[in-house]
Amino acid sequence: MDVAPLLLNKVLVAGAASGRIVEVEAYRGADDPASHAFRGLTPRNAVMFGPPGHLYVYFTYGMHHCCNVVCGPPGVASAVLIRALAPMSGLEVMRRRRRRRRPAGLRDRDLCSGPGKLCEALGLDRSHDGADLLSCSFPGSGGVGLVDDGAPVPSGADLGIGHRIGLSSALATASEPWRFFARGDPNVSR
DNA sequence: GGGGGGATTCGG
DNA sequence: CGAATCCCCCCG
Repeated sequence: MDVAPLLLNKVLVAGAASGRIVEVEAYRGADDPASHAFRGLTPRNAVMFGPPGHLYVYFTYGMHHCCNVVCGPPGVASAVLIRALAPMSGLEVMRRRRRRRRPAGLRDRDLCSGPGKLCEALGLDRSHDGADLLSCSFPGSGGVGLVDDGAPVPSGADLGIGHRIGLSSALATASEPWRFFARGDPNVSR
């Protein structure tokens, strides 16, 4: 989707931890069979149908959380999955959280280089589903927010574009070029 | 009420 | 490459 790459280089903040967004994927609604919203509104995906600028967090594989930024107007499901961050602050708390599941050999690039990893590093779970990312009460007490610190959106050779990861290839939209990343950043997944 | 599958991760 | 591990949702 058009706004998805605009999230690149914005800063996602959760309490003392923050990171620069270096990889995203766009998901749509009724026209995207890979989207959780494809079959309409359910209790789980309700936030996707709400106003933009809110966080949609889901639980998957019995153990991982993934987070999205809702990007469509109310009533139109649209979300951008945050797939990777370049850690900026709170590295110690990130390491502490990530070591619970990955006790040994944890490098900085292992903290936030995947959608499940970054939620674990930031401490995000279903309790953050629906959080308003743009309410300017700047996080100091466990709040979550999205910040534009002026870093330019990657363009030209710095903007990577590809198909979305982890989808069944049978899905009609699986090969759409809806994954965007900061080319060359070591935190980009896979 | 049952069952299949999942926007993942890690270790072997 | 397979297990872990549980929630969600469609279908009967």
